[in-house]
Amino acid sequence: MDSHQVPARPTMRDIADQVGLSIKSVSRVLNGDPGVSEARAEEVRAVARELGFRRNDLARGLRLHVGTETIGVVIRQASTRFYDSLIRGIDEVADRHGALVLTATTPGVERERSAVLALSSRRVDGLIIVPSSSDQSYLRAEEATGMPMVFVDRPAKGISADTVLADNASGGYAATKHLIAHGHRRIGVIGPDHSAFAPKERVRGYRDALKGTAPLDENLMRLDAKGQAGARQACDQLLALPDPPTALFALNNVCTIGVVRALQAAGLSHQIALVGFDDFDTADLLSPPVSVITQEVEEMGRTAAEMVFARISGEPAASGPTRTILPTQLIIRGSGEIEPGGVTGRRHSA
Amino acid sequence: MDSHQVPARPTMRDIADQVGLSIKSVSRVLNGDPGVSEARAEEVRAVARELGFRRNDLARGLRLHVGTETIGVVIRQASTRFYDSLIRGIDEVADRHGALVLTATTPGVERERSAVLALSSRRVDGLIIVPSSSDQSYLRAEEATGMPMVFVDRPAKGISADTVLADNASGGYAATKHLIAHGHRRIGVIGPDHSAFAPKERVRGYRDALKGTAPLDENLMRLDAKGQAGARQACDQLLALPDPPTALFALNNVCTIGVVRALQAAGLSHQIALVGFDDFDTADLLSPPVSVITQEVEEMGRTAAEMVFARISGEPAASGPTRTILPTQLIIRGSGEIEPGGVTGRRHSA
DNA sequence: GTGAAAGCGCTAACAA
DNA sequence: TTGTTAGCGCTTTCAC
Repeated sequence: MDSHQVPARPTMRDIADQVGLSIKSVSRVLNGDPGVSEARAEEVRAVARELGFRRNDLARGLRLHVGTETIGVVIRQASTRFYDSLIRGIDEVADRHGALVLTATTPGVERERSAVLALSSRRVDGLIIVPSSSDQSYLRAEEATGMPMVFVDRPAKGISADTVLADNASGGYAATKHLIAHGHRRIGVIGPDHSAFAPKERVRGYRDALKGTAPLDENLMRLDAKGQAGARQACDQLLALPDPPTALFALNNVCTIGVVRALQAAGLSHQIALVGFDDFDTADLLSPPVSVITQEVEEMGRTAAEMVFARISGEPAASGPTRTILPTQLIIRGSGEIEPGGVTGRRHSA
Repeated sequence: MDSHQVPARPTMRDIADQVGLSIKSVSRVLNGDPGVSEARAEEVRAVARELGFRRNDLARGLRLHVGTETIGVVIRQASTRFYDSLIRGIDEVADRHGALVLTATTPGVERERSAVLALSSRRVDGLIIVPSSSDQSYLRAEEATGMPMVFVDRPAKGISADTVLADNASGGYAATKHLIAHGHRRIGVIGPDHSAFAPKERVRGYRDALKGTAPLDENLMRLDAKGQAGARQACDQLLALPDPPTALFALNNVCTIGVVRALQAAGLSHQIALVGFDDFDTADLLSPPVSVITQEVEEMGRTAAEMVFARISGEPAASGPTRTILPTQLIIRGSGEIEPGGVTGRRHSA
């Protein structure tokens, strides 16, 4: 933005001049401090109203050495419901602390850094970051000066800070074991292209679950799906394999929806089992209803916010960074209970 | 938040002291201004790095009389996808202008005011507001001082400002006419409880469409659904009527999903026609796929942002507030084409 | 090349 | 009850 002149906003000076009082008295009135006669006080308030005065909290904070009573949240734009719930959790806690939550969403990996630094330069009191870039060493200055920071969904690289994670590996393990328990041996995995932490962990769980039960077939792993459309395409390709999977594990809800779309188009919704990671609004309304691994996203938000405020209010900086891992849960709805051959529930010859 | 001491962050003063230089020279170096010997400049940079210095943009802005290069967005927490798309549109434009977008979400109607004023006190350069409260006269000061403000989805009350709206009435009209064209005469409406502008407009379209074609039956109108669960319940009640509707119009996507849930539970998904206002991710995956009225939400975001920046860069303040209305569109998918009696496509005796 | 002084809008501390 | 002084962190103007 071309640095422009900010539109003239009235200051206490303006009010003082107009009322014929010192700026300090105006300050007193406008802050509800005592020591100004009611007559003049009323006059000040009237003029303030008339002029459209709004106290400049930035200048105030500068003088008072108080924080901005604001915490910044940086997340990547994504079509995942994840962020709604996360923000809801953060807001709830911030509200209790009387702080404002300002969220910056970044279009892609590249802008994470600039958004975070902009927030830091604007002196937010704390930061909650869902990292999308692979390196956060640009935050070393903030680390050094003790800026309260919490990372969510994936740990920071290059600095150490508080972290809140879902138990992704366990979730991946549970999803896979569940499919195995229903008789599957060839389980496809479809995940997003950017090699993020969470999907990787989920895949780790998948691999662990397979060990000793079923062979790991790299051909069944498609970790390069670009968005919903990419997931759909990846699914199509898996289904076209000479020896296709009998079950699928989708690594996030965007992928899950893409997979559902592919299965429906192929008329295989009731033939191929599916478990998705992360719940979504209409999962129970689809046919079959989609079994998912849920993570406690709102709780992740609450936890992260609590940590930030603990640090802000002087949690011994000495106490090292913490890592909180929240559990995941399997929700059985139908799609994950299809057995090889398309049978649901109990087995009988297809 | 209890106004606490902000953690000590190094200032230019600190660097100057340590290097043995004046604060002004430090400022020069850190801003890339010329006139400092390279040797000392390098020293300054080294110390800055070591100390974890980050320029205080608030103080800088105070001195420079420049804006904060930030625009504030205030929206209400809601499970509607609406906001994702809106922010995406705003971000896109803001990015082009090199501005940061900071979003404050408010839990409910009550906090709109405080969030907006906090942003204003923090000197954002402009505001985009999706109003949830019914009165914005608290923004008169901002109006008076020419703070660039744009309202989205619903006009401001109590002040006049730029506005971006969807053509809700036309959408409601189109949805209803579509159902009428498919033979329906008893069309139920299910909408959210808070008497917001957009749902009301949609109902207006509904009423208009009915005129001269079908009688308006107040018993078929349920404009009091609290969330998804409320919509589901309202739907159940409509279906239990002695003379139930043969078609339904859901006023937003939260309601739509609630209605789908009710219809599925009642086993009537393929008997009762349904058109929803506002699209959602899995609308085409449900059975039957849900016909909807779409609004160009991302475009609304882009438009609002363009307006804000136009005002910021001095669009003649004299030029009165504008109002932009974006079209809606009917997407035919199946649920809206069911005819009375449960027939799809063409008619034949039930 | 470098620095001293003044001031952005605001407020504590201390007069008057 | 009211005003003056000083200064938050920064940058401009104008000296040296």
